[in-house]
Amino acid sequence: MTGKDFSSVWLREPRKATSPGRSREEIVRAALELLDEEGLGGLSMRKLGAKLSAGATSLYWYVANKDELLELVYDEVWGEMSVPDPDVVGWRDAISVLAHSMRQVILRHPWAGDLIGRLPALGPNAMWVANETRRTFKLAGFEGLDVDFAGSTLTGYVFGMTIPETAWNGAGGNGEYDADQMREMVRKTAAQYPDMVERINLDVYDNPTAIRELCFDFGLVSVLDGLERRLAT
Amino acid sequence: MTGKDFSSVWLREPRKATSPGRSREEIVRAALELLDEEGLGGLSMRKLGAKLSAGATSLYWYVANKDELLELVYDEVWGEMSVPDPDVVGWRDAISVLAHSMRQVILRHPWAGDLIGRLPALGPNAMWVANETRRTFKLAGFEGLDVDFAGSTLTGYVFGMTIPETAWNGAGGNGEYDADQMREMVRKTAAQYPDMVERINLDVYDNPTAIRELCFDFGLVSVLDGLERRLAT
DNA sequence: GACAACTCTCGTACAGCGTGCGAGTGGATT
DNA sequence: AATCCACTCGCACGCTGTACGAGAGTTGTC
Repeated sequence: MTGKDFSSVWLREPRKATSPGRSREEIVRAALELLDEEGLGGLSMRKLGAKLSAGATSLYWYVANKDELLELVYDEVWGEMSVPDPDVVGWRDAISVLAHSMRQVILRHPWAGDLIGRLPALGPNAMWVANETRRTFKLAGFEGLDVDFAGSTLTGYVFGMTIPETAWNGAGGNGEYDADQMREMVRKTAAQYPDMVERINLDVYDNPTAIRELCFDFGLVSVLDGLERRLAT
Repeated sequence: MTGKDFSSVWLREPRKATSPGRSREEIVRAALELLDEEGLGGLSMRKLGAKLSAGATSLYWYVANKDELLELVYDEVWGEMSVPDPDVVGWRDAISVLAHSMRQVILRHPWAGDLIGRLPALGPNAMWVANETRRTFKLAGFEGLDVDFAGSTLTGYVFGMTIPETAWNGAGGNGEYDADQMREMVRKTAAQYPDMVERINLDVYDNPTAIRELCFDFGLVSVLDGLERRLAT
């Protein structure tokens, strides 16, 4: 078992930010803007350089390569999640708020969903969230490995529920199809599946945003109930 | 509300496969092999052409563009999932087997995880799975929108749990880091988070594959329990 | 047999990508 | 004044998806 080389920004020391205009933070901030505007495919070192009035290759002084940059912006979005103090609001509310917050963050930065399957979340912000989640589930009464299992179950649910949501909003993440077009499309492909046809006739496609919210809540309550049941035994 | 243009292979008629050697099926099959060997980044039209002893641009006769090709291979993996008949094994076992099967399929084709957040699952195989899932949850006793909510909850959980698993296996999806390297890495980044340090000292990193399996089961049971509870009320 | 139409292949070309390299610039130190 | 260092960036390489149009091979029609 030889393993395989691995590298991550978090294992390296950052360049000291000496110059005023350009710095790792500036670059990450600009990259985040570009990603929000144009999606993952819209981020290129050249464009990013242009946005900072710099040559494309100048950025490589602060960042080893594009993957490192992605690790940095990825952790940045973890910093946007709100992690309530379970000592104040209780574990179930804390987790519920965290879950909704995670969902909102991903919907706001759809490109971040693509990174979840590519980068391990090792940055300080991700660590902070993980740490608080652990603390919360311990406070709930979980012990040993179950603490981590409960945490994985929750974040798994949230990610798995939310990432496909972004797929329906187009690759750029900004854009909604109207109900008729959608219904038409699904009708065409689902014609020979009886239960799917039934589904179309529900008004799922008329107000997708609201329905998705309902769906998310339904699942979240189920997951929390399921976890709570593990505590009882 | 103007909507936005959308296109999908499934809305178009395929080229009739007249020639013997080259066809849409052949191309999809070769693409699938290439993806399994080299990951999402390893699939290029030129390589794929070479694999089929064809010019890169010849493929465009059968497939409008690379995105369409990805839609096709994506649906192909949905076809690998086993959907037991709930009338035979009961709804809970059917769903449980399906969940494990989904996980295995994604672990086998890590690149498919990346597509989940990018393409809506509209192909015939995905439709078939969705249809059977619907049927199963209806048989369980869910009604109306809850049928779809339950289905989304399940697939959400499975995807969200499994996709990050592939992130730890390297971008190509083939490769394991050894326990020491991993522990070292996390120790370095997690040093100042007390609960995370505690986590490291559990033997999470010694047999990750087994632990992940345990974790998946833990969460799955929780989700199913939670869903079952919704039926009771 | 001749001509047309249609199916299919592919070479070339273009714009874009990440990034290695090495030359160049400006300020601080000796 | 000379040296060093932090930093910038133009150029070039090999890669990408794919538009375009020329050609080959088969088939259909007169």
